[in-house]
Amino acid sequence: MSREYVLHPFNAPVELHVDYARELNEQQHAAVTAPPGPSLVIAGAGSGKTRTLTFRVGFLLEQGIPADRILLLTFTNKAAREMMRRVSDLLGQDLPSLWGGTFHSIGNRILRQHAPLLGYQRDFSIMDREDAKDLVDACVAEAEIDVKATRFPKADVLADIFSLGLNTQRSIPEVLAQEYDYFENLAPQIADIKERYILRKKSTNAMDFDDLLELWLKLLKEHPEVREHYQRRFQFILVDEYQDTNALQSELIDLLAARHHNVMVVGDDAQSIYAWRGANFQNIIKFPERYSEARVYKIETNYRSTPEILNLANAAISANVKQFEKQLTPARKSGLKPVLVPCMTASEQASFVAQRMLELREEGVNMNQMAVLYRSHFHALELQLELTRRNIPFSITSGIRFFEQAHIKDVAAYIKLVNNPRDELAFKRLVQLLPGVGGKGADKLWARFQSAFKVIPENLQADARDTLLPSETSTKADRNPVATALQASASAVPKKTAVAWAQFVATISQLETEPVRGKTDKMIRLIVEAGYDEHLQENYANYRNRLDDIEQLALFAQQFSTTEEFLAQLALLSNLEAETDEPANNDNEQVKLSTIHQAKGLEFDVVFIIMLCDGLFPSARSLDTAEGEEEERRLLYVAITRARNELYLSYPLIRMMPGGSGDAMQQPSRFLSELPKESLDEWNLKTINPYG
DNA sequence: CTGGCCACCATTTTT
DNA sequence: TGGTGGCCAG
Repeated sequence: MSREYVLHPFNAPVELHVDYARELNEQQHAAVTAPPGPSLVIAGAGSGKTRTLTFRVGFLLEQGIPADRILLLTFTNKAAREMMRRVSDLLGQDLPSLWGGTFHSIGNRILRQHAPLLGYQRDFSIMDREDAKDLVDACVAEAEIDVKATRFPKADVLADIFSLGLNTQRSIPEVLAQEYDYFENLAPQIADIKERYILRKKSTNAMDFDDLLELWLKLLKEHPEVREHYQRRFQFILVDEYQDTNALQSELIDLLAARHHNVMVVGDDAQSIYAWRGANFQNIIKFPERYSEARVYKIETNYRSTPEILNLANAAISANVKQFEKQLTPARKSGLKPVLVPCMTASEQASFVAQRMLELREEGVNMNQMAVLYRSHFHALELQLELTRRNIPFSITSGIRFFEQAHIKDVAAYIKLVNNPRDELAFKRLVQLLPGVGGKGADKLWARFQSAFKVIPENLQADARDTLLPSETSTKADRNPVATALQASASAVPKKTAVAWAQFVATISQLETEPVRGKTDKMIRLIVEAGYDEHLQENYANYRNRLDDIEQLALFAQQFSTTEEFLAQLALLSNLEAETDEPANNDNEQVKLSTIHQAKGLEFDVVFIIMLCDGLFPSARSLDTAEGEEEERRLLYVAITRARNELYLSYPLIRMMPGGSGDAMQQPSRFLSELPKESLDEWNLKTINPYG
């Protein structure tokens, strides 16, 4: 069945004059110029996957498909940004009408439009994991479960159970039976908490990350007119990193594509590394079964790595049973063999890496082109010390996300509350900053505040009040609804809190009044001046750093025209640095330290993979299941295929155990023994440097 | 009830 | 390391 592209009469085709046959290799070309209909593109690491997708978008536009008819879904913010940038570069202009972004950000965008259909307001808050945990805690308290008597799961475990259930489309009992059998007997109580949690989210007008997908799907399923609108609109759907989609995401894609069937999914099953959060790479394996008319394209030429590195990568993944047959072939000339470096201790390993980096720098390798990759953040501890000691500049992708730091969340809570007065979590967070107010006091104040706020007529709340002319019906409550309701709650405030409370009300009042209201950066600076600054000084030794962070936040806020957009982005972005970084300039050379997960999609001239000890990589916890072990192997494959020219694999034989409980012998990673001897050179540090 | 103090904990990966 | 939970005084 061959369908032709349908030209839209009112949209002249974009004329790019791209010579596709010249710009792309044969396999890429076939995928880029694929006829309409479902297609699966298996793109190996370093094979020009992003290039293929970028040109595909260009090709569709040239065929006369309007940009707003194309939906481009990615998995991470980084990938989304990269993709949009490269599309703009290809076109020579920005394309604001092209919808591209992560699943979560597109879900957010659509839900903002239709929130009332789901019992939400358009200005709903987005909860991060900590918020979700707090709200689950509140639900457990509300359910009056005797947590001590029953050994009930903690809030974050509960949140994980709920999340896993949604993302894999399983019920609570199923998840418990399969992953948490020791809580199986508590299924009814856990399901009850989940119901409470759902209601609580709705009443506080807040969605968690999963809701952005789950409610999006629900919206499409339960509202035919909305479903048809988007099915009609998204004539071509492109999905990046398809191997990392979960059951929920694949259902979304299938539903959105149900009308036009023009869905192109791109991925590499060998790089599926998110099963732990519900990703199911059966989605990609079974795609041809779900879409019987699907065409399958394979892109197998690797432009990134030397044959030696590629050879090692192929060997590393070959022990996996479940995968698509494919043969990555090198396009580059032969280079150095990857090197295996056994070390005595983690310090020696760190010292080796630092030493080798300095040598490479002497050889003319830019430090921005060197990366150290590891399984878990804490594996880089000794290395950080060593690099600091030797004055080697480095940047590290840390475990703590910018937005999840307490001071950032505090400041954001002010803005959230003004923006969404039903945000219970923001309210409670703020009042608990006041002296004399703890958990119970916050509960009481929230109850009081809620009833006070309800007195203000609905039509004067939230966005409606903006449309009123200031001159008419201008009472204090119109312009300061939150501050007014706070004022009215003052009788529930403890005596010793009175002064701080007045200050708090005044701050909120200023935040929701012109000229500050809606100007996010001004709001942030006001919050600091109005007393948060003092709070920081009193409570944190690193006051300066935290203040700088907040100034960063204010700068970041300037790029958004509305506070809603700012808040949504803040919740959806993992960290600020990754968003603001310009392409690293060469005066500012620094090596990169990163977990393998966070290095996905990146490439470096030289890569060090450290801490290849059994139990660290693969991690002990992953080894319970065969699937877990296979995923760790794919993780190693991802790490290896980040390298262009040189690759070093190392492990310490002895490792300090946490808590000063002495040293422990380490076994080299089981994955190392799967690699053919001849694919690696082995260096004996004793003969090279005398650290020992 | 709040908040300070202490001891203990356990460290995977992300939207 | 830093965050968190328990305990106790005010």
